[in-house]
Amino acid sequence: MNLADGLAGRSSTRGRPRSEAVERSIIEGVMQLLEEGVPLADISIERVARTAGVGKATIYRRWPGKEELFVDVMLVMEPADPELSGTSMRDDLVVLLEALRRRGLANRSSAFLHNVQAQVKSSPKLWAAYHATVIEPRRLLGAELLRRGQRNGEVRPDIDATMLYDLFLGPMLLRVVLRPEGDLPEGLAELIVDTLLEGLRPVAP
Amino acid sequence: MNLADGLAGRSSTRGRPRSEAVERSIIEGVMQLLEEGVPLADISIERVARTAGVGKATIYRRWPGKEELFVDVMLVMEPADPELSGTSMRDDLVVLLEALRRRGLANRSSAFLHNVQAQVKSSPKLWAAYHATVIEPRRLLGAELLRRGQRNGEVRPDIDATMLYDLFLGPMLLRVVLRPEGDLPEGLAELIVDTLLEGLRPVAP
Amino acid sequence: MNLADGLAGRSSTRGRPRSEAVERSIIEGVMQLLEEGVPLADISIERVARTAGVGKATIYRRWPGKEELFVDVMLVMEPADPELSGTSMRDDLVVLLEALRRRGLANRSSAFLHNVQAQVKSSPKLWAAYHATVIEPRRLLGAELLRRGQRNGEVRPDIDATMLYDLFLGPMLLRVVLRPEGDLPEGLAELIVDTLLEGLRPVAP
Amino acid sequence: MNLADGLAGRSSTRGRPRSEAVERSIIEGVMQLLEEGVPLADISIERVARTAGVGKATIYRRWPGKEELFVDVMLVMEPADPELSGTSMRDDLVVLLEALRRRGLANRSSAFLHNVQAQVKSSPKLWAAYHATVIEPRRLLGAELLRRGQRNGEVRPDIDATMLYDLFLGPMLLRVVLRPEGDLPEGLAELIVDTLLEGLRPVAP
DNA sequence: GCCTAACCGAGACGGTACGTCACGTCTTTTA
DNA sequence: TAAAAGACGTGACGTACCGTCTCGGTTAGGC
Repeated sequence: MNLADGLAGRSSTRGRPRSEAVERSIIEGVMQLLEEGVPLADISIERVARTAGVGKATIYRRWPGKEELFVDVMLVMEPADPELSGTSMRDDLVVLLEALRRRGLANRSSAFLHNVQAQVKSSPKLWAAYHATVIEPRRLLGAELLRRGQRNGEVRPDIDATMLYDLFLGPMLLRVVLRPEGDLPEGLAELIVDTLLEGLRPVAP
Repeated sequence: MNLADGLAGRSSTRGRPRSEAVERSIIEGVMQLLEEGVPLADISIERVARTAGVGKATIYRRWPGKEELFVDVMLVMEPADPELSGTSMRDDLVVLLEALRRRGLANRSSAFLHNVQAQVKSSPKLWAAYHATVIEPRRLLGAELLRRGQRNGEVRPDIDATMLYDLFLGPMLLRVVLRPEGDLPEGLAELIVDTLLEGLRPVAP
Repeated sequence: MNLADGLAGRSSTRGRPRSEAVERSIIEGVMQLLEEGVPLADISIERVARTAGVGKATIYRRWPGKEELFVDVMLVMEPADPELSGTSMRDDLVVLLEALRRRGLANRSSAFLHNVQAQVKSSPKLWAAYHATVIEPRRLLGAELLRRGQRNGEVRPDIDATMLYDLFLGPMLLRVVLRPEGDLPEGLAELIVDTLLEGLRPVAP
Repeated sequence: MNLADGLAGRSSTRGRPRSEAVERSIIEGVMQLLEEGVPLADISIERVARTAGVGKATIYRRWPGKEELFVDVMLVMEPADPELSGTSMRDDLVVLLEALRRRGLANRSSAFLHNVQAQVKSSPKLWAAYHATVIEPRRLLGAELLRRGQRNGEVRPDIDATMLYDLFLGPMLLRVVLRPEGDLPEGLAELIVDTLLEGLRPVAP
């Protein structure tokens, strides 16, 4: 996943070029602090600069502020899309939803993603960016999956596919958000998918 | 709705008692600032004190920090539970979900609630408090509604009622969160309820 | 030595009379703090109240402020006038000056008096009070001693006796002030007195 | 007279150097407040910063606290050493002592010096600094003067010159301190010098 | 032997200043 | 020209006292 281009705003090609290594060490610095359990609110630009061994101006040259930097960090940390089999719609839906459950846990992100997302949502500008680059693509992925099911006659075709996917995504996300500690029951995704699929079968002619 | 008791921590009954009027004017001060469109992040304790005509220490005497104060403000602002008819389960479900849609708009809260909730969610302690006093009671309300429906034979009885309500609540909340500007289609709640109810009818024997 | 009457300002005789025990415990509280080595500047009214187990208002009822309280404390601590033999003017002068040297040391006052006096001098009002009640009486005592010497023909009579005493007091005080640690040579008073007396003998006719 | 070096503590030569202009404007700010008659105790770091148009941190970067800043201000205000003729020891002594009398009056310092000195004396650390840089040099100047007189046979040579000068300095300072309002008789210095010189003539062999 | 004014402790109250920290900008030297 | 270092004005942080003001609860006169 590409960065939202911290190098934006660079005009000419003259003079000493910006160091990509510096770029990386700044983002690594933020992630290191997060892994150390430092609360997001306690991570100041000043502290990032100290951690990364970098001047403050070097950070401001790349990002207009803390939030924009955090968005890039979040994009780097965002786990890859799950692999879909393409054979069973039901199984693919379960995989998609399970990916949400595992996200809060897994590698280094634990409480982090939850935290960053809270930050992001408090800034409309950033929320829009996050929505456009992270959320919406995945939502469309699920909608596409269901649209395929509608064509195959697996799901009733008289409801908008995006709305349909929201019926699956919503309850899953609700549980993820309500219980950020990660203690979600393992079979939850299957339960939701199976219950809804049963109710969404095409009406017999 | 009771406050999370800013007066907590007061030990004995000796000395001059804390003024309830001051209590109110502090919370009013925060709300006034929010109505003026001041971003939540720009509301400092210092500014609240100035706005409310109150000393900083008077605020710190009641709340350990900004977040805890905001939680109390949020509780005060939280709209009352909607009135349920008690006759039609389907209509009552629509009313419950509609209440979510209207919440982000309406009177003075516009971008506020969304904002405060983001703050709240970034602090596990506060999130727990908010969850316990605001979210969970309403979720149980909906679950109780569905349990009634299960007894009446309106909904299939083989699924946990809380899980069942999450199937309604989740998609609604998903839309509310994704589109905080409030431009939600009016019929959304009805669409969700009717679609799901159709799928959740008790299986014919 | 009487206090500067902390009870002043009391109008009527009705109601519960002020407790003298409280009076004492406040002053004792200040002295206790000073003996514990707390710097004068770190002694707040609030702290005195805590130490003495007394309400703040009880202190303000007696003294208008910190400085006035300190003056009374100083008056209580001020050592008694030294005993003069009355036989030898030279010996009495030595005793008077020696009293200055010992003042900074002795019992509990060590760095204290020096400290309080610095405070006192920064407030004209208090300085005047201290000057009138402590300094001037002793200066007059010395002047009287020398006037006796002038009558006896021990000192030249053509100089004002107060001026004359300042010639003795000045150098002694200078040393005391310059070296507040108390490491003054023991024979200093004698050296000053003898040297000056030799120069101040009446001119032979 | 050099400052006690507000720039101390600066380690390397890297980074933006501290501005000397800022240095000056801070000290000017303090002096301006003093000239406006603001009592020393009412001069807070915050107020100095406002007056000088400077951030608080900029002051704390240079001085650890209020007292240290005041010492530097005092050193800047301290009048230059008086010019000595070098011909008449008696006249030079008078000039030295007269300088003390004029100090409390004169230009802008009025009640100021007296005030600052009181502050200084309440802090052993600062008192030591003031003693070393201001008082002692002048005391040695007077002692040197008298040592010259001892070599010329103008003063008895059997007393330590510093002790000797204290006999002149002490009474003068005593009067200055006792009457800080500045209403000292004009001929005082001459009176002291002439009286003492008469008594300190070398003994005829 | 009550009555009641004044005292007493405790601590809330609106303020001001403290000393620290981070903000985002700027000015240096070094590369 | 970039980069690190760090100074700069600004302003919030949370704490401590200031001097005043309630509280509930004594504690002595004076009636």
